[in-house]
Amino acid sequence: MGHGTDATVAGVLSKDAVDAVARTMHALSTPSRVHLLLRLRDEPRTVGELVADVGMEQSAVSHQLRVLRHLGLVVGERHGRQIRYRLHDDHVAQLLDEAVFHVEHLTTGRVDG
Amino acid sequence: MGHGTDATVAGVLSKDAVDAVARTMHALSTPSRVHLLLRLRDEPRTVGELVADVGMEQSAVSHQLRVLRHLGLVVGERHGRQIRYRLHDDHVAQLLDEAVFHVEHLTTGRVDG
DNA sequence: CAGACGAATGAACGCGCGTTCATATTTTCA
DNA sequence: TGAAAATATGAACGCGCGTTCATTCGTCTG
Repeated sequence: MGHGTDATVAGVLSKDAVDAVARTMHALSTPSRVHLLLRLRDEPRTVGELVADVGMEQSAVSHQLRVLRHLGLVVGERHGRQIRYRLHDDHVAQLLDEAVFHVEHLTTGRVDG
Repeated sequence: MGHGTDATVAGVLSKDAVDAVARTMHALSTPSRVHLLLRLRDEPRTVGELVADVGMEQSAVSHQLRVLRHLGLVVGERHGRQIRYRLHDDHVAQLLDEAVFHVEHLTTGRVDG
């Protein structure tokens, strides 16, 4: 069937699909990006507001926002000299919610005895 | 309320909680670990079987399994000279399912024009 | 006990990536 | 038009981390 496209084979994803999962989850793998995303889930914010909220430099915030933009997780809209960012859609909000939920309920840190 | 413990303040998680999310999502941020986890979601497998399944060296598999173990995502049980690994619990399976689901439904790769 | 097998561990290497510093781009206002 | 504000971009640095190579540990068998 499909040629080149990803597919599910016996419950195991294709290499492309696995890569896609890793690439997207990578966005949630650093505190700075998680922090930014959670702020944006609350409500759309300008870069300046984000800089004020999280303790990062303006440049760092812009760089990370670009990463999130390229992953299709956030979008920015220009208003005058400011740019207001928001989550791309509800899927991203759900993904965030579920990540937080699972982490809070995970039997975490259980290292072998 | 809580002192020192993480809490949800006006929809924004504490720094500890943000770090926890990032740390756990980090497990899903590389193809090798996603691949291993998806195999284990299918059914428990020994290290040797995992090595045969994914295209990694035995050492690399062990190293990544240790990472996943320390994060509480998988557990290993010794049977003779082999060790059979499985997902820690249903939460991990759900987390995996949702990650795959969202990535498949995400408006991906949409870079700015 | 010696040897083989399965898995874990440690050291070291290479690179990806998040940050910082400096500068450019865009927009507004006087 | 020139300056200032808001954001983006680029280069470079430092380090975390995934891999590999070599070795060790635990287990079974003869």
